[in-house]
Amino acid sequence: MTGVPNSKQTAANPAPERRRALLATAAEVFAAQGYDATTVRRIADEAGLLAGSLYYHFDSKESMLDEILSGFLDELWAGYDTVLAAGLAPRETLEALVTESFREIDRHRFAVAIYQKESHHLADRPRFAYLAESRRRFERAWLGTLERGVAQRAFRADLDARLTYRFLRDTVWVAASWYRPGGAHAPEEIARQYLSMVLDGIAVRE
Amino acid sequence: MTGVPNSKQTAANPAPERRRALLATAAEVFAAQGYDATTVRRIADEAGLLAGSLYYHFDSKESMLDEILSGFLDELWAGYDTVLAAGLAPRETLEALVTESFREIDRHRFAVAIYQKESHHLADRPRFAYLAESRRRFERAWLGTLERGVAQRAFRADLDARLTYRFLRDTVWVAASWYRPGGAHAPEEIARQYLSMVLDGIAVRE
Amino acid sequence: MTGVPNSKQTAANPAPERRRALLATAAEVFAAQGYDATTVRRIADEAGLLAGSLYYHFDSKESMLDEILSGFLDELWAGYDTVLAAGLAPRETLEALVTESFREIDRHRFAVAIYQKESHHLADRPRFAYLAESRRRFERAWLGTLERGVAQRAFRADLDARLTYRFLRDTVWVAASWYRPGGAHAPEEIARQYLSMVLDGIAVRE
Amino acid sequence: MTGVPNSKQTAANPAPERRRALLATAAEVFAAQGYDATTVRRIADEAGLLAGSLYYHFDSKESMLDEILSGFLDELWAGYDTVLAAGLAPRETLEALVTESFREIDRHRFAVAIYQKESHHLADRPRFAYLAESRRRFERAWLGTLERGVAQRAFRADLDARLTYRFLRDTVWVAASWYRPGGAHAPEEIARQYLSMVLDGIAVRE
DNA sequence: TATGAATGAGAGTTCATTCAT
DNA sequence: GATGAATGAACTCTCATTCAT
Repeated sequence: MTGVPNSKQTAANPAPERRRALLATAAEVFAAQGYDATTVRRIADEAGLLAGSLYYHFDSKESMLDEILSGFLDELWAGYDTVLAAGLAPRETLEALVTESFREIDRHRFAVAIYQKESHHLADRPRFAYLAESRRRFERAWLGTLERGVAQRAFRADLDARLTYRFLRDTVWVAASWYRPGGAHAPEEIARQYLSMVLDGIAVRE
Repeated sequence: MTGVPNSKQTAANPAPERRRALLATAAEVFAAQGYDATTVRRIADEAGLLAGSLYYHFDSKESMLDEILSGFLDELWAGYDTVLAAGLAPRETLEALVTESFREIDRHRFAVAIYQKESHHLADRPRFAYLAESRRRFERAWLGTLERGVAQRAFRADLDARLTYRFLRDTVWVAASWYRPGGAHAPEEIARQYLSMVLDGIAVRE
Repeated sequence: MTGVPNSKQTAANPAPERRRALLATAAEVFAAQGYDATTVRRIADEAGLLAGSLYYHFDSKESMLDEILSGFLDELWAGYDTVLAAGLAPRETLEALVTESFREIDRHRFAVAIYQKESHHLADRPRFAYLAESRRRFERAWLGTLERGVAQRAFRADLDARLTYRFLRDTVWVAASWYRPGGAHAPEEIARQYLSMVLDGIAVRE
Repeated sequence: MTGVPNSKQTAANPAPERRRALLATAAEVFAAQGYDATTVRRIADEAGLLAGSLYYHFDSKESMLDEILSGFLDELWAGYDTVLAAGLAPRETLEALVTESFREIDRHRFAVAIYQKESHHLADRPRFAYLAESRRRFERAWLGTLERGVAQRAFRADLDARLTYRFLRDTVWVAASWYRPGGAHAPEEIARQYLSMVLDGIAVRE
């Protein structure tokens, strides 16, 4: 897990449904306009209450962001950890990670979009230190898999591993910016096509 | 009187040096913190003058952003148009577009990063309508090349063309977020590796 | 529970009291210092809150001005229209218009003073187009009355009608700059003396 | 000394023509937009130089205003003093003051308009104390003339003298807001009609 | 739980003014 | 005499946040 002590509820949990709905609204607006450009009033409007009333549910605008991002990362790592613990071969591990990633994009589309845009400049702040930690774990998992694959002659050895890693990472996650759930392609189908392209290339083999 | 031309500045124009330097500073800060999260005072600090003084050179914070983005796109399209006018085969066109793209990333690293983060929600505003227009031209150029390639059996026919387009587009441009000029790889080398991966895949051929 | 109606406020509406009080304060300061020379902080100080808090009640400084001026003109025209619809003879119409005018000055002293000082250069802006329109209706009403009076031999024919109109108009309204409500003269008394002077002249008749 | 006329007086008057022209420009803009709403840049634009360059000619924006107003008042009082020293009867004095006033409006149209709009709130500042002093002298001259006229049975005794004074004063000076030099009426003609109206009334005598 | 009204810090921007060239 | 660039104070306005009701 991310190691984040996300015990936000000072008391019990007043009304988890409402919280979740409000967070979903906030995430959508954050994703569409950017965190800084989003006003708390805008979120409240969208949710049908007044700006001040949000503070009954959340400590601050930042804590909403925090909850959105850490909630997403917690689920992501639950999925990844299962994959990584399965002891698959490199190519199968990669396939499983990619598929799992597209599933997370399907379920946390807005959180992923926010993560893409904001995580870089948030990582400095102590509160969001877990973003940097997550990024490191992420790199270890993917880059490690790639390197094992090269060693086992599953992946090409003539490519710079870090470059490859970045290309993989970015293409997968950037998909959140255009992915529409319920659209033409299910996440598993997108994963399949993506893997086919990435593993075998788009050129016709001679 | 000697024949020396009366050059107040070293260059011809009044003083575009300063403008350019200020825009470069602004672009760097915008890229690092996001446009909305960047204060005009921060830019001024970084540039070594007072916030108000920026307004001697620029109409507004937004006009700085505008100039950064449109300057980048102008150069980008100059490069692209040359490529597209050359009448190359699909695969060569794709290679040239990719190489040109990495060259632009090399020269307009911050502008590209800003474009990635902000263009989506800026495109609504009339002032930035050219972003949407550019995006359409971009899609026509890349997607068209891909489709021609499929027709001429240079590219695989079993992949969804739009999906492929998005993967290509995003991987190329996201590189701006980690690219460091003067680093280990020159833009042409990155382009070469990228093309090798994308065209032939990362898996070892059996 | 008794049958007492649930009146949160003494009045019916949510709280237009505050708005009205704030506008009255703003009008007084605008009248004393001029619109441009008045800072929003000054108004807030005078009203006993912070500058930013005014924006909970009003969109902008300009919208306060707008509301002050249009509120005044609405009432003015309600009064004028009643007079004009009464079908009086020219002299009686003139007397009624003058009396009504001094009554409006009595009730909207600051708004009138602002109107005098600012309307001329405001009329250009689209938002204040109604000022120019009001000025035209005003001229039609007064000048028309004068001309009817000349035709019916109630008013002298040897005076330039437009010149006379301007003198009448200006003297009446400039009164707002020195008028103090609750002073020595009630509006009707001022109107009476004014009419006596304007109709019969200040010279002793031989 | 030689007869060379244009010695560069650093201390004395550097170039009185330019000063006068710049002041005329400033006065026109002040009159049109109001003193506070007028930027120094706007004046400079209108005069064809840069804002900073005005400070070679004038100490400050305020000193331009000062010079405009005091220049006007100096000439006004030169005229008034001549009239008052002539020892005319009350009615003739009033006629001469009115005629002189319209002449000043003809020559100092913009200064008069500025005076009308700004003198009230300027009078507080020490630098503009002469405005209040001028206002007092003005009242003494006009009100005194009226009172002498009442005593000598030239003017009606049944009118409140202060009220009459205010009406006279305001109508005369407000004319500056619509007066256009070179228009249909010369200042003397306006004065004649104004006096006819004010002395004999606009009603037809029975 | 939610509202209405306010706070207070800080944002982008304007502008009179200065001064080396 | 004029310019170009900068200053610094002040301005209008925004917004996250608070709190009595």
